[in-house]
Amino acid sequence: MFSDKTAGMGEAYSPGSPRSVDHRTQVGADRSRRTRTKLIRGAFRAFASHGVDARMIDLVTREAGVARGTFYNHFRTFEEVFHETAKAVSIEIIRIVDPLVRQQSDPAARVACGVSSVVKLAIAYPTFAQFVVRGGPSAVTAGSLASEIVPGDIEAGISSGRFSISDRKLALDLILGPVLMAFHKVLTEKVSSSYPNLLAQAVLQSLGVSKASAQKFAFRDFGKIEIPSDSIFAKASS
Amino acid sequence: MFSDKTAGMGEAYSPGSPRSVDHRTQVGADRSRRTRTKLIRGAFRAFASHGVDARMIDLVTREAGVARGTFYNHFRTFEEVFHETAKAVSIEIIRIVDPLVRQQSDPAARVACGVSSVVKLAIAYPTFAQFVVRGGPSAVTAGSLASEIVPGDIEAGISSGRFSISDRKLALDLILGPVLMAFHKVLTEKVSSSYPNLLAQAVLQSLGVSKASAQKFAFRDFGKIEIPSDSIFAKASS
Amino acid sequence: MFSDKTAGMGEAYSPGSPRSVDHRTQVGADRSRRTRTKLIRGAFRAFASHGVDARMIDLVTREAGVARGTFYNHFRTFEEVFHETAKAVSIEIIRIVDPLVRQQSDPAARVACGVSSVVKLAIAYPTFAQFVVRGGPSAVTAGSLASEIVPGDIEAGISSGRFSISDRKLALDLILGPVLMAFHKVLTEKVSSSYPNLLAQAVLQSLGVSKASAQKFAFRDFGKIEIPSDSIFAKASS
Amino acid sequence: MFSDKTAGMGEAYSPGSPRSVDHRTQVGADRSRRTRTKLIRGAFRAFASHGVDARMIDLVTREAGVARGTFYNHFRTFEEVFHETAKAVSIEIIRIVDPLVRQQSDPAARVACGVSSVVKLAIAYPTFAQFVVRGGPSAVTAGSLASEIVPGDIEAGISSGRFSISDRKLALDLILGPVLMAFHKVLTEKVSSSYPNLLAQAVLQSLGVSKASAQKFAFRDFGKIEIPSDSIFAKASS
DNA sequence: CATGAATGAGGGTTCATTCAT
DNA sequence: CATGAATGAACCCTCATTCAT
Repeated sequence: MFSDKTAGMGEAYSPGSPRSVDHRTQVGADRSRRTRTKLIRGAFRAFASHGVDARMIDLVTREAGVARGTFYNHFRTFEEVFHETAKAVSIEIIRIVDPLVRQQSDPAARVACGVSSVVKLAIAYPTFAQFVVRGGPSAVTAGSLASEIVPGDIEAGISSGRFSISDRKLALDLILGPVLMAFHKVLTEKVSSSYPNLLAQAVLQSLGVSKASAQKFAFRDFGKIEIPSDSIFAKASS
Repeated sequence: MFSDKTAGMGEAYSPGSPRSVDHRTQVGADRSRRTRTKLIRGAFRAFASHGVDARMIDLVTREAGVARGTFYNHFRTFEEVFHETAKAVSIEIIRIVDPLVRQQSDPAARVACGVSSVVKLAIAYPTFAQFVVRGGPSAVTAGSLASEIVPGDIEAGISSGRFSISDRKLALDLILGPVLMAFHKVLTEKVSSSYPNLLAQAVLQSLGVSKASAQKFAFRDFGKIEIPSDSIFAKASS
Repeated sequence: MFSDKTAGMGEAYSPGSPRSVDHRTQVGADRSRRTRTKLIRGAFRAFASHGVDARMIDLVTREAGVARGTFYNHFRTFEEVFHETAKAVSIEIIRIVDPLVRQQSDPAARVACGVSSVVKLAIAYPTFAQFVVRGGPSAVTAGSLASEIVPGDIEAGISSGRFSISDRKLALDLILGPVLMAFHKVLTEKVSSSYPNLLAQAVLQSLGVSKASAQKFAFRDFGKIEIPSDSIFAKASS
Repeated sequence: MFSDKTAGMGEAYSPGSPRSVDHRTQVGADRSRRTRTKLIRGAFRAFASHGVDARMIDLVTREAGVARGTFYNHFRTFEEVFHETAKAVSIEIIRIVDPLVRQQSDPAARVACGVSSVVKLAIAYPTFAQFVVRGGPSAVTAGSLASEIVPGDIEAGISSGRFSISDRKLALDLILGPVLMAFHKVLTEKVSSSYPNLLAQAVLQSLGVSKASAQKFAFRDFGKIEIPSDSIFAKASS
């Protein structure tokens, strides 16, 4: 119990049920995993709609549709489920956006694709935007997205001379900062359809890409975002 | 009661006490105003150290050094004191940074000066940075700084052709987003002395200023920031 | 707060209100002390009727007739109020029994008087007996009664040769053990009027007093027990 | 189900399985009885270490090493398992102490042997002492020890003129009270090797045996206590 | 029967709010 | 107005109990 049983929200991996455990145990474990998933989905919706508050376990279980005590069969504290949820969100973003990003080879194109796609995602799924805005910088910086994927593209862009900036961490802030504010914006007012691309262009420029190149990269056709039906972003499914 | 009696934290202006009230009334009003100021300072410190939480009145009054019931003589709700405090912080920033900004006439220089100064302020006063980071986008967008001063410079920069961006609101996000992330960064790690200027440069570039010009503007000597001793940012004084 | 403000249950002592504190503070402190007394009385009744359980704060406040939150203005934990209550009970016993005991000079007479009086008290106030039985040895050994008064008489009895036993601690057990069982008995069945004296006689014999002497000491007329009307043992008075 | 299947902890007797049931049923019944024994042993350890609390079933099953739900296959309530356990403890004491007591014919010697042996047992097995102290008078008075065996010796002592006391119930309290306090004492401090005998002597004196006789009886050599390896008092064996 | 995940009643605890002084 | 003790709603958390397997 309390071990890390979750990988993303889609339950995509099959745990290869060991033949040695009896059927009862297997069934119990399956049920437990499904309940855990419910809880994380509930936490996602609770955070998105109420922000991070010290008193949320009640809300989480209500959103998840499970009994209050059940929470403690899976998590010890509020921070624990918050962290798990932020990780799950990060994994989910990658699951959705990565197929598009990996079609681009130029670091500038990859960053532009990532930035514009994620903003489009926020427009399509306000709950996602709310989660990030309410969670604050912590929600953005948790997970491998901000710690591995984006830094990788920054590194490639600087090495290849595509970006003229030299401070890697500053570069990360120049990407995440505008995206966070964009999320805030899409929640409070309607934005034009070119907004995600204009934002991506500006981000590239801040990294030292020339206006003309930035525009070219930012307005490429990156393809359509596909959201799996089992996604955490999809409306509640008990 | 509950009228807007606060303007900044310095108690610099005297509100023109009516001659008709007697001395006792005058003394009472003075005491009330001082208590109110204590409360806002307490709120500032409470927010900075504990984040925005739904349950903070106890903490605010403790930080302010007044009794719990006193809170309700000045504010009705938590949101009220939060809003007042955010406004006071905004006014305070202007009081400190504006003397430097108004020495610059070029919109790019003004933006660069504002951005770099405010980041320097966050470095010097982590409590200030914490307040903004914990308060989130709301803390940044409250007050006349984000609603009047910066938009004014953006407008001037676009009109004069200094900025090539055309979306005014996007421009605001491109300034505030990186600043917010910068605040987060200065709280978690040490930054180089040129960090505020590099950030300002990147911001100008995102607005469409060329690399060379952006660098020139961002690395001007804007003069030294002076923090009044009665500032809300200064260490607690009951 | 949480300082030791209680001395017995009768509020007998006057704290000599300092002239330096203002009236408001004085009134507040008075009210606080009265509430604290209510809580200890409530705790006494709660222990007596339900035994020591891990979940009693609710019961204590209900018995005390105060709000649940009020408990935490006076005590931090259940153990704290239990200990205070046991101390208060010990003080109360001394307040009631000591006037009779101090009329006896012979150690054997003093022990006999104490034992028989305390059993009579338990017969008259079953709530008191219940408190002790439910609290177990801890309830008996807390307070100065078991740690100072009785040991003093044991010492005197051994020194003077009245008792032939030499192990002081064993002697204490030989007194407290039968008394504890007697409390248990008076709660479950009717006892004869000579029961307290017969018990006292047997206790003296166990300490090494001869049958004849023991009987003489145990059946002396020790006078009538007087219970103050403000006693914690008296029925609930809000 | 819920019938009284337990007699002592040693599983010494076989309940005469009906010949008509097939082997599978027999195996099932065996397993059930073993589980029940595990539960009572678990209850014993749980009570000893945590005292009698209203919320202990979790602890009992954990100590027993069985699943939580299993409890309800054997007992309905907490009181039920507590009573069963107290009875089992009583039976166990008799099983251990009786072989020594029955070697004595004089009632005074029998009482002295029982008292000193049981205190020696408490010294050797603190878990046993804890169980009794935590269980309080109820733990002492449950079982046939306090209701049959000891009263039988009291009766014999009074009839034969060995004891001068005439109140049978008082006599029982004079035996059990000191024993209970002695259990409390051996848990909190080290006692001398003659302590059990001194206690027994004092008890005899309280019953009206003269000092000289009491000493003679209490310091007889009663032989060595033998604890069966399958005893509930022995260290946990799953 | 044994198992253990889920349940939810019930008691613990905090803290915004009131109010007598 | 300032004070701070009292209040009680609302949430946290545990743990006896159920039940599908």
